[in-house]
Formats: sequence, structure tokens, C-alpha cells
Amino acid sequence: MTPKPDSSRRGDLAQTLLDAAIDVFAERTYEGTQMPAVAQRAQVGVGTIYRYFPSKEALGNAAFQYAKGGLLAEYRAAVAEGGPTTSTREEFSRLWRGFARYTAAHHNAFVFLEHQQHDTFLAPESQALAAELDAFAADFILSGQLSGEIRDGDPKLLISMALGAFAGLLKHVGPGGLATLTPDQLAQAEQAVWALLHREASA
Amino acid sequence: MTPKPDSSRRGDLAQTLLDAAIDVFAERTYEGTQMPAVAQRAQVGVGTIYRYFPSKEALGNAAFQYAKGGLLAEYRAAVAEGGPTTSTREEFSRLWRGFARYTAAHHNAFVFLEHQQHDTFLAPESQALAAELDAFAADFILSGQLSGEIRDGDPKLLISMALGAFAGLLKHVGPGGLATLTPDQLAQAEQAVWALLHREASA
Amino acid sequence: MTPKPDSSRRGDLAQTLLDAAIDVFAERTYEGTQMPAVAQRAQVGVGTIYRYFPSKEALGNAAFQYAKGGLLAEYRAAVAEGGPTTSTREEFSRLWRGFARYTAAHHNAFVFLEHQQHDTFLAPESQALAAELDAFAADFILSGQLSGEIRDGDPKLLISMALGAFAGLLKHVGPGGLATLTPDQLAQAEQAVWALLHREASA
Amino acid sequence: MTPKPDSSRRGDLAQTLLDAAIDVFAERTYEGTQMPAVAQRAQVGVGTIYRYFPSKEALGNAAFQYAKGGLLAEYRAAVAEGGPTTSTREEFSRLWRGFARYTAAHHNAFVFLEHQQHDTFLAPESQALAAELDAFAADFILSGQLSGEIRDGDPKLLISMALGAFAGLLKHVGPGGLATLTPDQLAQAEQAVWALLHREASA
DNA sequence: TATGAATGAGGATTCATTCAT
DNA sequence: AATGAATGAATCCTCATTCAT
Repeated sequence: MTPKPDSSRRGDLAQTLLDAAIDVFAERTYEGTQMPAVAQRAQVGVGTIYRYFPSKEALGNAAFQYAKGGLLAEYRAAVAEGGPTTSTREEFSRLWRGFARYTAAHHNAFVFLEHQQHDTFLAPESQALAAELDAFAADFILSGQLSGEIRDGDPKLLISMALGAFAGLLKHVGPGGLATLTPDQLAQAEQAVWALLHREASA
Repeated sequence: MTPKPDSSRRGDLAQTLLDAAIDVFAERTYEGTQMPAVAQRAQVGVGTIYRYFPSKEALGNAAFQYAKGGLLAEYRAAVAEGGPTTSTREEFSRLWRGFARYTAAHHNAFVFLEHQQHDTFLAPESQALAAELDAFAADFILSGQLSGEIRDGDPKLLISMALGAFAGLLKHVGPGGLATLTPDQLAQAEQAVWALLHREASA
Repeated sequence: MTPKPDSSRRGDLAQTLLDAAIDVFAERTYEGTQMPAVAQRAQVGVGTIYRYFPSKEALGNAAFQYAKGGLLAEYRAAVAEGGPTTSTREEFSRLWRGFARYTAAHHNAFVFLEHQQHDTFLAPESQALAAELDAFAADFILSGQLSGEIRDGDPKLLISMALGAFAGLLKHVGPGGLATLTPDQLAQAEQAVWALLHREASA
Repeated sequence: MTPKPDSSRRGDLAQTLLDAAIDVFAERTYEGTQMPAVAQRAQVGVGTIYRYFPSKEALGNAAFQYAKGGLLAEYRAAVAEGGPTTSTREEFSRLWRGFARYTAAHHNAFVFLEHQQHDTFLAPESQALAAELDAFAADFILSGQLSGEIRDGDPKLLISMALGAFAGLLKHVGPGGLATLTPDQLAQAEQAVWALLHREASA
């Protein structure tokens, strides 16, 4: 009833916990993170975490799914907004903005997701979500190849490389996120990744 | 008691241990790996590891330095071989072959190195080695920019993106390594990464 | 906020709590029982228990004393009722009925009491009450031995065995209590325990 | 090769652990016992327990099965020894001696077994073993009833009562075991339990 | 007055490291 | 020199207890 004197927490402790977990996992790795560290980041007692997630593994998977799901949503929103796309380059631009927007708000989430490849703790559900995102991205590549705007090759390979380049960009800017770049630098980076995908004139 | 039937080992058990450690660290993360797992991979008893490395942390650092150092050496060898370079594109090609050769022999080493960014266990020495490699790479970019062949922008940013793209490529091919690609596919991938770096005609 | 729909409770919530505690302790052991389990059985919130008992230990002792006290009271009532006893056999019969009546109403209480022997949580007060009951029982044996109706031997030993046999009977019938036996079966059981105590003709 | 300087442990740490667990469980209940207490009793580090038993629950079940199995074995040995039995009374005597012998060596094991009735941790395997022992005992009663030497009634009920009486006897003598009784007292106790079972002349 | 979400001390379990063989 | 059983500090997780509502 009265606004909490201590903090903005409340109502969605689960959400707070997820955010805290993603932050700490991104910084120290899932396996390298101890539950008390998550609790501390969330300003909560350790026991509290267990009221919302039955185990560290469950927390890890929930965090993964939340992050991956958020990225997928942002992705879709970015593509949808602004009506039908006229060119693959334009669509790429929208995706780029989607990424940029997502990582602006969730820098650590993206870093956390990048970690997970050799994962020991991801449940089938989590992996299914990852696959969904991959499929979405592969579709984009494929239609770009059909229209002749994207270079030949296995769509998944191209996606993997483009995503890797984007991840490299984020790794470079560090925790500050893309905001540390000038609009000009950002445009250059976008152009560079597009060049990676773009079918070249001759050879 | 009886001499090991599978000889081959001997003298450089340390090397065997390093290789085993890199493999397992790459698969399961440094923090997610238990010493017995390393011992098992190396086909030795746990105790034996401690005759060569004083601690898990020491083993981790030795593995890191071995991997990073090997990459740097391969890098330098690739650039040196075949006499003076005529163009940045040609030098890039040599670097690419160096990378390809290195990852062919040490796929897991590269994966392991990619993990380490938020590292908790890396000693200053290890970090210095990493910086050396970065500097080497930045030099390449810089001279390419001076000759007008590489696009403008912070060299470190470009390196980070190119390296990310290469990492994405490796992630895509998986444990089989680059050998799973046809020469043609490999050439395409090389060309794509070059496009990321290459200064474009107009803009 | 709204008055409890299931009234009945009220005033002696403490009593409800005691009953719930005894039930759950009997089923799962004192140490094996969590406070929320007691609360749930009593249909109250956990916090409520603490308004009536300062701690789990206090609750355990209160439950113990309530159970032991109730048994002792039933015991005494059974002996008193029906005027002066004519024979030890007759007195035994009254005690048996006392037991039977008590366990009919408080099956779990008896089971709970049987558990407590190696107790870590029993306060001196609780132990004193237990001793009082033992003394009462020993008196019965002793006077029976004096009148020649009960076999020789340490009264406490005989009590312990007779009580053990009764406990075995209850364990056999399970949670349904003695009500699951026919009157005939019950009489037989009584006779068997009496035989355990009864001094035999020759030897 | 050289006899251990420190203790007689070795070769069967698992056995030592089982004995220690039974002791402590008997004194403090399974749920009331902490792993360090078991470790201390066994003169071992906590971690060592987990090299032999995967969890506290597994240890509890192993202890239960070891105790119950030992009792069953002693039971069978006692019946077999001395050739065919001539009377139920004689067979009872052998069983009694079996019990006495078992509890002499394993007083705590018997106490521990007596605890387990409302068990939360017993695996189906453990319960099966318990049932086997019950069946064995019921057989004895049944054949005694057929020969007219044992009183009528549900064999399981009678067993339960006799066993309860025996348990009461042990509870009375305490940790010292039956050795604290004179042969005469022991004979009296045996006779008392027999009286519980024995079919009486008239009524 | 009753509640149950939040807490952190305490208990179960793991794992880097030692050391007797 | 190599080993792996033993160890206990560090981790995950539970649960008695508190306290804001």
C-alpha cells in the first residue's frame, strides 16, 4: 500500500532474481557463480532464491530462457515494425537495431547467452528455445540468398559468423554497451557486418 | 609397477596433461571441470597432475599460456612464411591459414581461449600474453588501414569483430574442426571475414 | 479478515496445535518433522504456532507432556473406577481398558511416546512426568508380586516387557487403532499380556 | 603389508561406516543424526562416507538392510543348529538364543531396527527384507498353533507382541545389553515371553 | 490476531588437495 | 615416480524463526 521504503523490489522478486542471476552469470560464468553471490546481487537472502527456483540449475535455465526469449521477441518486434521490408539490407538494418536495443537494455544477458555453448546444465526446453532463435535467423539469411543479396553458403554458418562478429563488437565495448560508441562508429560496425553477409559484385 | 604399456607418453607427461586440461576445460568450462576429469582424460591418477602443476589454478594458467602462445607462434610463422607480403589481403590470407592450421591441431584450445574473458583465475602473466596477441593483431589492422585496404575504425574493434566471426565459424563446425568444410566453403568463409575488414569502394 | 468458516477451533488453538503436532511427530519423528508440516496439519499458518509455543522444542515438550499426562490420567481413572479392586487380575483388566480407551482416542500419541527414549529435546520436566508414569506402573507390578499373582523379577523389567507387548499390538493394528480388532481378539491379546506377567503354577 | 599403526580399520571401511551409522542412528534417530556425527564415530572425515555411500539416505538403507539381514541370518542359524526340533517350546528357545546372541553383538542394531516403523527413508528393497523376516517369524507361530502349543490368533499380531516384549526387555537393560542380566533373570524373561505365546490349559 | 514471505544458520554433499603406499 | 583413498573447506540447499502486513 505504502511504497516500499527500502527499494523498488516487490511484486516480482522472481524477475529481480533472474536479472541478478544473469548479471552474475555473465560476469563469472554459471559454474563459477555461487548462490550467495546471486543473492547478494539481488539484495536478498540465499534462502529466498529457493522460494522461487528449486535449484541452481533451474535458476540457470530460467535465466537462459528469459534471456533467449527476450532476444527473440526483440528480434521479431524489430522485423515487424515499420511495415513490410523492401530489401534484405533494410531488414538487416532492422535486425541490427533490434539487437542494439536488446543489448542496450540487457548487455549482460547477451554475454551470458554467448557463454552457453558447451553447457552442461541446459535442459531440453532451453535448447529448444535456442534452436527456435537459430531457425528464425536462418530464415532471414535464406530469403536474402534467394533475392541474391546475401552471399552463398550454409545459412547457419553465415549466421554463426555474423553473430560472432556482433558478439565481438559487444566484447570490445565492454559493460558500457553500444552506447559507448558514436552513432558514426555504430553505423560503421553495422556496415562491416553487413559486408560479411552481402554478396559481392564479382569476386 | 609394470611400465606403461601405452608408451608414447614419457618425459612430457606435462604436455599430455596440458592437452587433456584444454580439452576438458573447453568442453566444460574451467570452473565446471573437476581435477579427476582432467586426470581421466590424460589417463593418469589425480595425484600425478600435482606432480607437474601445483594447483588447478596453475594448470589453468599453464593451459591458457600454452594455448595462447601456440596461437601467437602459429600466427607469426604464418606471416613470416613465403617471404615479404605484397598486400594486406595476402597477409590476411596467411593469417587465416595460420588460424586454420592452429585450430586444426588444437580445436579445443581455441574454444578454451574464447571462454576466457571474465576470468577469475588468470594470472597477470597470462593476461600479458593475451595482450601481446592483441597487439600483434592490431598492428596488422593498422598497417592495412594505412595502405587503404582496411576500413576505418578502431583497430581493436575490428579485430574483435573479425575474431568473433572466426569464433562463430568454429562454433558452427563444432568439434570436427575446419576439416569438416570443403576447401570451397572454407574459401568462402575467408572471403566473408575479409569483406568485414575490407574498405569498400564508395560507402 | 473474514471469520474462519470452519469454527470449532477458537480459544484452544493451542490444543489443536498439540494434536496436530502429535500426529505428525508420530508419523515422521520429532526431528523429521518440519514446522510447516505441523502448521498444515493444524490448518494454520506457520507463524501462528509461534504465538502459542516459543519454539519447536517447546512444542515437542508440550506435546510429550500432554500425551504422557493424558495417559497417566486415563490410567488413574481406569484404576479408580468401579471401586476397590479385588484382585491383581482385575486391576490389570482395568489398566488394559484404560490403555485401550486412551489409545482409541489418541493412537498417535502413544506411538509418539514410544519413540521417545533417546530423546535429545526432552526437558527435565518431561522426563519427570515419564518417571511418574513408570513409578505408577511399577507399583502395580510390585503389589501383584506381593500377592503372588505376578511372576518374580525386577518390576521395571516386567513393565517394560508388558508395555513393549502392548506397543507391538498397536504397531500391528496400525493407524486404525484397536478398533480394528474384534472384542474377542482384543480379549485374547489382553490375556496374552496377562500371561506374560502372571506367575505360573509350577515352573 | 605392515600392520596399520593407527587402528584396526582398513579393508572394510564400508563395514566400519555401517557399524558407526547404526550406533549413532540408534542413539539419535536417523533424522536426528548429522553426517559429521557418523564420520566422527567412524573416525573418518565426512567426505569419506560419500566414497562408500552416495547419500545419507543410501547409508540409512544400507544400515537397515545390514542389521535386518544379520538378524534374519542369526535367526535361521539358531533354528538350524542342534538338528530337528522336537517341540515348539524348544524351537522358541533356539530363537530366543538367536536373538540374544544377535543383540549381544549388535545391541544398537536392534534398537535401530525398532525405530523404523514410520520410516520416511526406507527403500522398497529395505521393506522387502523386513517383510521376509516377518514371514519367517509368522511361520514359526503358525506351526506352533497347528501343534497346539501356541495360542490362537493372528500370527502377525502375536509376533508383533512377542517382539515388542523382547524390545521392551532390551530397552530396559539399556546399552549394556542382555549381558547385564543374570542367567536366571534371562531365563525368567524368556519364560515370560513364552507365556505370552503359549496356549493356556483351560482359559 | 493470524499470516506466510523472507532470512541465514546449519546440514548434506562436492571436490581440490594431500600422502601413505 | 605414480597413484587414488582419505580429507575437510567450500558449496548447495533446508528449515526454524521472524516480522511486516
